[in-house]
Amino acid sequence: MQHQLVVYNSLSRKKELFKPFSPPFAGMYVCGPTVYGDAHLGHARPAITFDLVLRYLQHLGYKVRYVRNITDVGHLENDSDHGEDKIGKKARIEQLEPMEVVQFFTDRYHQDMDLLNVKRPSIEPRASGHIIEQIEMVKTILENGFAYVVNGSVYFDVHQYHKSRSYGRLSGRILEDLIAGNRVLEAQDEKRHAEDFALWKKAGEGHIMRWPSPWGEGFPGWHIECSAMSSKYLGEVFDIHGGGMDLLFPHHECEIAQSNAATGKDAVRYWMHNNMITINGQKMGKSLGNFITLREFFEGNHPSLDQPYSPMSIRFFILQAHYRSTLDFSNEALQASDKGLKRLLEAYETLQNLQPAEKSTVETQHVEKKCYEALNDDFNSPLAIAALFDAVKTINSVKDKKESLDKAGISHLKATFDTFLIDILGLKGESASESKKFHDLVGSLMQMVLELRQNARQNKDWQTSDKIRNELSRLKIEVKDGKDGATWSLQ
RNA sequence: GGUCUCGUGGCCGAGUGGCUAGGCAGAGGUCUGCAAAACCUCCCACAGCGGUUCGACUCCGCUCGAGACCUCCA
Repeated sequence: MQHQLVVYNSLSRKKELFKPFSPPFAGMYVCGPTVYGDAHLGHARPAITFDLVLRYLQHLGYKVRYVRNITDVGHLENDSDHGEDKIGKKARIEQLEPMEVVQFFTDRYHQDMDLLNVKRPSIEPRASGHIIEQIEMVKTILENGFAYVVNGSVYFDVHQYHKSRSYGRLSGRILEDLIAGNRVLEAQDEKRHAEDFALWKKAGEGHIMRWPSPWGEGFPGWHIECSAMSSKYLGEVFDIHGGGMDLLFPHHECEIAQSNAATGKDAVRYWMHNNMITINGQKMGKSLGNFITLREFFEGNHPSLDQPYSPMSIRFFILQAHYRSTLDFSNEALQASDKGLKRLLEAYETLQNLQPAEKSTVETQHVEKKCYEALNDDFNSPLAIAALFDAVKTINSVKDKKESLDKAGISHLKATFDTFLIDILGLKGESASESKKFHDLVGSLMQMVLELRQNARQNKDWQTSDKIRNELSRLKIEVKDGKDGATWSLQ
């Protein structure tokens, strides 16, 4: 298929033509959640962003292997070398096995992502299931002379690495500046330099999650899991590595260093980073305590929320902004998305029942063209959505008999909506998940009710017709009288 | 303090050296028993100050303001 997909590469800070390492295959690795709590709105951003990337690459004909990890060990809080393990802490507080915590929140994460219509990755590896691979990689880095062992821990030697390679290319950080900006080494610190980071940590007395290693009992550092698992499943060199912008430094910078130290090559060809979601102009995050979980959004169960928001509204809200822009949350903005999406989906329904005319009075080819142009330009979903809204106007005009479309025009528009709205943007209607049988039954019943109401209206029995409409309205069913009879929809 | 990003109409958000983003909200109109929806029209924005240019919201500089990263965070 003819296309010129351009991707913004965080490493070069430029848009680059997307050329996979070995087409038609494409490998993508995205940093998944650390499962010690429910996913919040911020977690939905990378999930949906890279879901769009996955869906579009698949649409273009690539065979994508999509790896998204579950971090369940090694992610420490407060300070990368001295804090308590996040999972371990949760387990201690709740008096659970760490893996119970992991399973519980992994399941809930999957539920949330399913509701958002985010496709499951091809492989979802857990860090704790790849201890051997991580140890092997640490050994290789040690053998290559880019790490050192102290007291049963292994640290990456950033200075040694920087002599032959370049550290800081992704984040644009200069090692010398880093040194100047860093806090002073604590007296008992084992590291040679503050910039060094842990590849393997010796487990202290109270540490629950621990594995044997050549350096004694311990656990892997946070950064090594992604390097080890991505190379295991995608090879030493793969196409796309994604994640949130906040992971750019140090996490991804360290990944680059680790892979280079182990194999001598850059593992990743295109680094992609989604921007943050803000609330009152500030980043939504765990540390600031200003996050709202996805479940709270779905249920409207949070003091900052005026109402519940459906998963599709959240998805649409996120797709209405470009993934590299910050996106500011507010009830007003979310309500706007909610209504906009409704309008889009209603037009999609209308399109299914449009009657073809002999000749078209409007041209619809440009919608598809604009959608392709938008997505080819670094996945510009808001522009693609704008193009679909252009088509909404056309569809409604045809419905109102102000314009007309012939058979070919309608089927082309249908195909465009099916491709972009449903398949690529993944904005299926809420009702799509309900059983078809139930749906059909309600449809027949409604047809009957509306017929009775139509009779009443013909007899100018407004009392009866309004009663039917009001009763239905109470059942959250909205009736609209159009030129060709009434239609209904669930509110 | 260092590195970087951004500042678009009531709100959210695209984009571009000269031509309409789009959505939501608001105003008027068409339609309609009423209502809702839909459609049409309007609200013609680009932080400020300089500079480059025939022409800048778009390029450059400065000022002001906001944010991210530099410590766990998607």
